[in-house]
Amino acid sequence: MKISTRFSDSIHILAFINIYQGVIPLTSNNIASSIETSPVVVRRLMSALNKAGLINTVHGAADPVLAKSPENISLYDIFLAIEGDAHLFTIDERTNPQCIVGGNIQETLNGFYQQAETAAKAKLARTSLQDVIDTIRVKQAIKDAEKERRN
Amino acid sequence: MKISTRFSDSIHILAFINIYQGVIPLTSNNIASSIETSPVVVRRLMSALNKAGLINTVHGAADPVLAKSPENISLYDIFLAIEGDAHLFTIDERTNPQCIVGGNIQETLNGFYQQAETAAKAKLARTSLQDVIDTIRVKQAIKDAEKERRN
DNA sequence: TTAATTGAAACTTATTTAGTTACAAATAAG
DNA sequence: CTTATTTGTAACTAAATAAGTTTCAATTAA
Repeated sequence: MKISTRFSDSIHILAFINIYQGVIPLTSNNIASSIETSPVVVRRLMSALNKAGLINTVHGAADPVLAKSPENISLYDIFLAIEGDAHLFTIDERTNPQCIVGGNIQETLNGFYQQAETAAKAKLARTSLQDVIDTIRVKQAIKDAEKERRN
Repeated sequence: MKISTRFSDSIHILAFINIYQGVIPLTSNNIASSIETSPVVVRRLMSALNKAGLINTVHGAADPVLAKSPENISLYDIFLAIEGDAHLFTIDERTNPQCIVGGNIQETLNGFYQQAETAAKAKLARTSLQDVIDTIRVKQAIKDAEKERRN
């Protein structure tokens, strides 16, 4: 199983809430316009983010808010909220237990995969939503300066 | 996108070739029995492993051989052979370029995802097929000892 | 009271992955 | 040389997963 765009869309939602709060109404419709998906998809993801305690939403009302400061929300927190205990690598569960290889490969690969996965997740854990927002703003500032230069 | 069982099945094939060479004929049929899949799936994967220079196969003849010693085949070599430049995380390619978030999130996430992915791949690069084979043999030895003890 | 919005279920569609069928091309054995 | 075995590959089918849609009850806000 590959990690779906749900993860990247969720980070998008959280960054959007932070950057556009007070600027435009934070309805699922407005957020969906930025992701170019449907409002239902956005609400589905926000429901998971809400349950995980990353945002606070109110049934019937727009304008969700981040439940913590962006410095204290890591990409791994978001990953957990959306993908739960999903794995980056998949192990074939149906191998012949009679065979030396088939009978031991699952446990064996599980160990090595776990290590690789943990390395990746540790990186995610060390990256905050604030890092993402900062990078977005810097990239936008560069674009704005470019545009200005051309005038 | 999640990484499919193709990767784990490929490691399985290589370990099987090493452990069973000279013991039983290494036909796609025999290998498939250990993985509990079809011979065609095995041949498909072996074709990719052959093209990547990890094994040497002969059209019409059984008994493929490892092209390098297991110490010199890393899990990342196998990953590259089978998955190529596949990514562990997927970025939503269709976001609104007019929006500060939508217009910069792809590049931004690409950077952070790249870091996490590299951490995982580095772990795979530091794990060899020999490590896998050794672990399989140790696990089997433990099982054998358990069985002996019960007699 | 009405309009706008969320939350959630059920469904459809699209994409990806796994497995199958079929067969030409090569090898191996008698 | 002939036959059986095997690989390599293409084309197809089936299954699993992901993305998107439709619908509507429940809630809030004006």
